[in-house]
Amino acid sequence: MTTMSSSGTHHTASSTLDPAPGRGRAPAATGAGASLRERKKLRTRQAIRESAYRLITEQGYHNTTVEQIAEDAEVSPSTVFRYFATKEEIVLTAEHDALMEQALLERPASEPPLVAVREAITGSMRGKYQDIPAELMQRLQLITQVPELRAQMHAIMDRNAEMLRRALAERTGRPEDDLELKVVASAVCGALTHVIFDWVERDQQEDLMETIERALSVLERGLTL
Amino acid sequence: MTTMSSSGTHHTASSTLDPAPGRGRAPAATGAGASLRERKKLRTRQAIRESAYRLITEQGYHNTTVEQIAEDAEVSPSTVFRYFATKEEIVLTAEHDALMEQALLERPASEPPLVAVREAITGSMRGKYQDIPAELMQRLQLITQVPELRAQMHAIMDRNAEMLRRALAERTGRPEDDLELKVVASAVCGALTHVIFDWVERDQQEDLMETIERALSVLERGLTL
Amino acid sequence: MTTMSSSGTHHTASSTLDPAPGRGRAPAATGAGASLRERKKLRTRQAIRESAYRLITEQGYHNTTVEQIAEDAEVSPSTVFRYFATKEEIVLTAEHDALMEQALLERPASEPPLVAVREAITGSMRGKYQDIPAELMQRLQLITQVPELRAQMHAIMDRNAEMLRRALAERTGRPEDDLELKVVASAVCGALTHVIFDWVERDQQEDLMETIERALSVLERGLTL
Amino acid sequence: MTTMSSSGTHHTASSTLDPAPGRGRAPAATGAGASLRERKKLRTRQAIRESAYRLITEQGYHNTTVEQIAEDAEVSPSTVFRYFATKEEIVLTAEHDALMEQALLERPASEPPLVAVREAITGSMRGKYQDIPAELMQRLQLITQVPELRAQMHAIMDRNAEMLRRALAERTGRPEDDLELKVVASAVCGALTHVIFDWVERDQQEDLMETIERALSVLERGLTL
DNA sequence: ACAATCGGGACTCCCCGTTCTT
DNA sequence: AAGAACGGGGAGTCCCGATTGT
Repeated sequence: MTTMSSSGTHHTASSTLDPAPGRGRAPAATGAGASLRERKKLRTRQAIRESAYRLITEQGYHNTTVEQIAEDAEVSPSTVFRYFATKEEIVLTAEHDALMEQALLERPASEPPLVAVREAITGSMRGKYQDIPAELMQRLQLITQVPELRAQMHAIMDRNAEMLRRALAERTGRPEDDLELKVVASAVCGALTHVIFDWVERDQQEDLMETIERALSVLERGLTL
Repeated sequence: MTTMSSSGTHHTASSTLDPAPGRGRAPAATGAGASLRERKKLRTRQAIRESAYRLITEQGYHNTTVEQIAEDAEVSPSTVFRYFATKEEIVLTAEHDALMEQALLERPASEPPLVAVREAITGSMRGKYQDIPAELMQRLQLITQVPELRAQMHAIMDRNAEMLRRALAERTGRPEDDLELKVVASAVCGALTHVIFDWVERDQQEDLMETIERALSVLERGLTL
Repeated sequence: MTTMSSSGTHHTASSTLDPAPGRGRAPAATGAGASLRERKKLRTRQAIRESAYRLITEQGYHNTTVEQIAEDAEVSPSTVFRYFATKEEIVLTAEHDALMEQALLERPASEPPLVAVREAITGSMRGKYQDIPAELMQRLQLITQVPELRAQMHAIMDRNAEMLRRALAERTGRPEDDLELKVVASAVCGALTHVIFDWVERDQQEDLMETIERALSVLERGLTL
Repeated sequence: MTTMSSSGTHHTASSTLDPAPGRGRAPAATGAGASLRERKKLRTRQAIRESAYRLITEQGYHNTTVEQIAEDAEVSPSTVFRYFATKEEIVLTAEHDALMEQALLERPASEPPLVAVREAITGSMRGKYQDIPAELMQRLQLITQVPELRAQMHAIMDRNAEMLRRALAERTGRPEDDLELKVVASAVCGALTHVIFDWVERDQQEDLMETIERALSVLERGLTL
């Protein structure tokens, strides 16, 4: 779920994979052929994030100042804030997102909602798992441990629920502000977020995918015990 | 759900419902007894909160500084931070909570979980509604509108889900860290929080209790659409 | 040199081993037969110091608050400040001092000053070395690393130079405010302090006593190179 | 010796004698050239210091708050801390230093160390004495009287001893970390600091230069009495 | 007497708006 | 015109002294 978040939505900085939809001349959607300037921006963005992660890992979140991050990334502090609205965002933003939305929309319309959600998650998760297990785990751990990040994470989940609701609305043809849709989306997101945080805190002793599937089946059964 | 939050757990300051446990002669739970010192603390705490609410209502959350609140409450800024860890906490803490936990535990054990939850909510809500409707609404609106508060609210919901889970564990006899329990508790909390926020944002056009009941019934049906 | 410092001279709290000289009814100089109350005070003082050392070792000086120390020692923060004027003093005070002054005064009057100093140091040092090498080292390291402590340490050295000057005045029969005495005392203290700090920072690769002796011999030679 | 201190080394703020080294077109060492930005910074720095001195002279060190200084200098309190790490630093930093280092390096290599030191001191002191006798005295008095400043002063002396040691290493060709060098440098600094402080406290009844020369001659004689 | 509490000031850091520089 | 530097201001932490209460 962490990776469900739509990408960094800061004013100035737009990410490649979330290419300012609706703007005039959109750069190639794949991010491959971005303009020279865009490429440079991306690199700066990455440099800042990498510096941040390294320093935070070494010193902890609160002991790491934005100034240190800026210095390490060889930019000015003000530049950091031009790329990320807050210190929290540096940790929380992820470019490789929005994949899940894609995955969900690609499920056949005949599937029941929860089944589609399950398949979308397992599909996109499995993709991630081989790429960046260690880095993702480190990030998840940071998020669960630092209250500010945890709180922000919930805000991101809100946006994810929104996305999920829209996707479901499209699948089912129900109106956008349908109460049922809201309940389904928010319950699923709420449960999954909790389960994942819990799994991280419990030191990842069980298999995550299995845990998620068990959680989804409880939801399908109607929350009976 | 908003009012589910267990009371402010700041180091020095103890809330009414958490009346300095373990000291010799415990002051009456209502706050009536209690040493002069304790009484004064309570009054200070209230004074700060009231000043905060008034100023924030007049000027908005971000335009109100802690210094102003302190001045208005006739204490020093540092005193404010001794009573509330953060500015956010001033708004979010509520002494009149934990009622819901009580209500839930009092439902007969034979009821299915979701029914018990519904009854507990409607019961304790109704109690609130006559007491402090205006103030509660103002507070809810503040929380939904100010991102920082909204994020914090989710942290409180986490604690509420915890509480709900424990209550359900007791009712059902399941182990404390049972996955099913976690899913149920977090899904219910997630959905209700969302629905309530949504209701506040939509200017309270429908009846809240009815909305909540519809939401719960969706959960009971297994999130089918 | 660290241990040269005369003991904690805080208003309220007087240490047993520095038994308020010149006061009316001095308790036994050994500290053995102090009044019941004095004994308790001593114990509190020790408890605070021990808590402080443990917490500081674990968390670092700046990450350890006086409140934490107080809680760990099971006293109130205000009590901490009744026993120690400042946080720094908790680390810097040592009851087992003033031994050196003793040692110096016991040297035969015929010895040249620097020789007497050397003998006094080696004598009292050697006594220490078997008792608490690890603890002393930890303390020295703390002092060299934390600027506040280092600065305070210099203040203590000032007082030591005073003491040395008085001792030399007595040995030589010179007037108390003789310039020569001041120069000798302050030069010796300055050099030894520096050499010891330097030794601690250089990870104690050489033998300390030998280093001190070499330093003293440079002083005797008249600072020629 | 007081004025030996190398200039303020706070992160953002660069002093006159340390004029943003490594930048493209270096501004003239006198501060005459320099970009508009640099000029302004210098002026701000000076304004803060002047306000500080005036207020402290009128009200005393402890009765003067940083806020007052900031207000008087027409900057924000946070700006004060951007220019000076601590309140102490406002008083202790001096741009007109490093002259002594210069003076020392200019002495002929054939002179014995202590002689060179004497000449360097007398030379640079005499330069000072005509310029700013009153201000320097006021500052010295402040430093001797306020314990915090006195403690900080010792830290500065440490750095001075460093400088002296390096200068001597260059003169004599000895290795940088030679014990003898350390002893000479720290003994000289320790003695001179003490003598100067003592002179200030004794109300400057004798001639300072003569006192310093007597002190140096004691050092040369090998601290014999 | 002794502890809880408050006041206040030093200090840090985040974040944002403006100004200067390139 | 983009980006860095700079300043302002507010949140928050901690130390310590003075007052108040038990």
